[in-house]
Formats: sequence, C-alpha cells, structure tokens
Amino acid sequence: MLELPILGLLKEQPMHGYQLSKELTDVLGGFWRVSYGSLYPSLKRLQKQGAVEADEARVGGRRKNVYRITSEGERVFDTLLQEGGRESAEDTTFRMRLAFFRYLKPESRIRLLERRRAFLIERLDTIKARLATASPNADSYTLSLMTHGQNVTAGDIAWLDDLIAAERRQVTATGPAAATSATAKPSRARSRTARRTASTARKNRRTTTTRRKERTT
Amino acid sequence: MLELPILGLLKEQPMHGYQLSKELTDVLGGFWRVSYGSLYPSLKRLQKQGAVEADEARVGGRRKNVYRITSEGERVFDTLLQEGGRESAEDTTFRMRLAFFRYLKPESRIRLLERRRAFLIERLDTIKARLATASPNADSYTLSLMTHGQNVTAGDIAWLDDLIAAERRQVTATGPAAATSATAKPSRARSRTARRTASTARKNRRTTTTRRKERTT
DNA sequence: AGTAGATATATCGGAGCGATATATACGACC
DNA sequence: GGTCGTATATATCGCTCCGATATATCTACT
Repeated sequence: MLELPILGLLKEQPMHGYQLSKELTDVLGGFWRVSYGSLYPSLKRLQKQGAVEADEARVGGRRKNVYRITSEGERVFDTLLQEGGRESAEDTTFRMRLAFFRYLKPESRIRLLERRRAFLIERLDTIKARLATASPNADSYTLSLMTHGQNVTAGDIAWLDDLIAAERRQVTATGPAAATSATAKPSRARSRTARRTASTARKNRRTTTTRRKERTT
Repeated sequence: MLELPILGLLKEQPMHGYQLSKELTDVLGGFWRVSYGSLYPSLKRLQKQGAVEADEARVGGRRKNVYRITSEGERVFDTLLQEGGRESAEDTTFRMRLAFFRYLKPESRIRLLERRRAFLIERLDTIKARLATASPNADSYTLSLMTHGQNVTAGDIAWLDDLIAAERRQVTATGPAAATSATAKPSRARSRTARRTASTARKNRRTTTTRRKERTT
C-alpha cells in the first residue's frame, strides 16, 4: 500500500527517492514516516511493474534516480485509491486514500467515506458487545482501554459524518449531475470548492439515511 | 513485541497455541487479532530463548503443545513490560503494556503513563507546528486529517491524565510508603501464587546447562 | 456414510521496519 | 588548509508480522 502515496506524489511531479521520503512524511500530516527499507524496494517493484520509469540524473558527482509515473501507473493509482487494501492496515490505508481524495469524483469520495464509516460502526459494535459481556470480571485497565477505544471510534465516526455531509452539500450545490471536479486539479493546492470541508459542519449532520446509535460518548 | 502479551497470558496459566490465539484477541479489548504466522514463530523464539517450555499433550488423537512460562520468561516479561519496544508500534506497544499494568507497581505505572504522555505531547506539538506552517497551501483533506489527528491526540492525553490522576490518588490513599503491588485489583489475575511456587521449584535445575535447542517431537 | 465446522499446528511468500553501509556536498569552526 | 558535522542520496540486511494456505483430527448433524 506504500505504492499509493508514492504514485500520488509522482502524479504531481517526477521525483527521486530521497525527495519522496521527505514528502511522504508530509502527505499524511506527519504521521507515517517511511523507511528506506520500504521505499526503495517499493520503487523497484513499481518499476518492474511498469508503473514508474526512472531517469538517471547527475548533479555534480551525485547520482539521482528521478522517477516519473507512466500511464500504467496512473491506472494502478486509480485502482489502489478505490479498492482493496489489507484490512489489518485499514486505518493507515484510509488515511492514505484521504490524502489523495482530490483525485476522486465526489460520488467516489462519499462511497469510500461510507465504507469506512460502516467499518468503524462494526468496530464500535464489537467493542460495545465486548464491554457488555466481559464487564464484571475484567481487568480495570483493559476496561479503560475498551472504553477509550469506544470514545475514539465514536469520535472518528462523527468526523466522518462531517466529511460526508460536506461532500453531499457540495454535490447538491454544484449540481448533482455536473461533478467534474476530479479531473483538472492544477496541483496539490486545494480546489476552492472542496476547501471548507473540514471547517464547516458540526451542526447539521444526521443526514437523510438511517443514522442512529453512536454519539453516546 | 508479541512476546509481551504471550508471556502475560502464560503467567496466568499454561496454554497451547490455539488457545493463546483466542485469548490474545480478548486481552486488548478486541483490537489486535493475532495471526498464526506471527504466533507460532513467536512461540518458537520464546522457546529457543528459554522463556517458555512446552509439554506435549494429547487429547484423543489430537496433539497439543502446552506452553508454560519459565523464571527466565518472567524476567523477560518484566523487561518487555517496562522498557524498549519499537517506536513505530508505539501505540500498540502501549496498549499491550496497559493490558498487563496490574503486574507493575504503581510508581512504575505512573512512570510509563507519563512517558507515554510525553510522547503524545511531542506528537501534538509536531501536528500543531505543521498546521501552523503548512496551512495556507495545503490540501483540504490533509488539513482535515491533521486537525482530526490533533483532536484525537489531545483526547488521548486527557485520557492519560485521568489514568495518572487515578494512580496518584490510589498511591496517596494507600499510603505513600506502603505501595504493595496490585493493591486490590479483583481482576483476572488471582490465585497465581500457589501455582508459581510449584512451577519455579520444578525448573531450577535446568537453567544453566544443556539447553538442548528444542523439544521437537 | 458424508460433510460441515471447530480445533490445532505449521509454513510460505511478501511487505514494512530499523539499522547500517557507502558515497558526495557543503558550511562552520579552528 | 583541514576536518567535523550535517544534509543529500541510494541500497541492502535481518527481522517481525501478516494473510493465506496445507494438513490433520474431532464433533455434530444429516
């Protein structure tokens, strides 16, 4: 899954490995920090797969392998952005996808956000069930762990609800049939339309569909 | 670090691999789910290291390797519980430690809680700094990711503050000089003293010599 | 008798990680 | 002028973990 953010960065401009390692740290907002032991093998895999191509450059006596994404790579990127991904790294994978959400059409964004939401609801239910049954004889620290996990999960769901609400608002505002915004992003700089997703909302969640449960905290 | 929860469970009672895989899922409150590809190699490492010993049992025609912790294993457990651990898995490692906090003295608990707190404060500062500098030209989703990360981290810190306060209250209530370990934890750890005398008495002769690899069969 | 599912151990290939090796470039300090 | 520390840059080693899969046996139901 490291392939996803690598290709995502190479979509913006060709880069060499070291530069990628720096920018990859930023792209998820400071979590994540890649290791060279992951990055360089990953680049080789992508190269063998035909998703990237390397041009050797030389600045002074210093060698650089400048990678650029191919059309095959673009296809791989689209696939990774929307599908698959191992469940064990679900949280990380979701963050990676979100970091490149600007390349998705609003409907796809909503689909992924709701898939993630369903996953978290399931996790929340698991925790609740466990808390309900194992409560009497459990260790107090484990109990605290579970309660905290419940709160965090509920908070994550509320956050997703905000994101979903913002996307829906944007779709209906732009016109439900238009939806072209994914194709022509100039660079990583924001699209003005999607800009207020994070800041607004918090008041009018509870959209149209069957939402209840959570919010307990 | 999988060794920590394995030894922690074996401290309570001897178990075979499959049983461990079940209980390991519980021990962290439903997060974590171990894989056999982690568990069995991990058990072999522990065995080679002398931290656990296996007794082959047979129920009907079915073979079981029942593992029991050694005194060396107890020492390894204490070390793992208090020190080291890779930074990349910091979150998971902390959860594992917390799940076995009952084996620590209150002062050690407070020390670990505050170490964790310092780590999270640093993470929070990093996020804040990043938000302050990269704010104007960043992608809105990345921004949202960082803001949410900031909130979650702040929540974690508040949770830790509660845990620390609870520990301190308990220390001063019991008497600052008393500090007898687990101090009235009703939890799952009871009745271990009797069992431990039996098992330690049994293994004292084996410690220094003839560690003959493994008990293959 | 047949089969579905739980119990039980084990290994394979692959991916990520921390550490480390090997260079070059460049400013700072003495 | 030398050299020390830091940043740039690529690459690999050993290890752990993971998902998937193989191989059995036992139980329960059909």
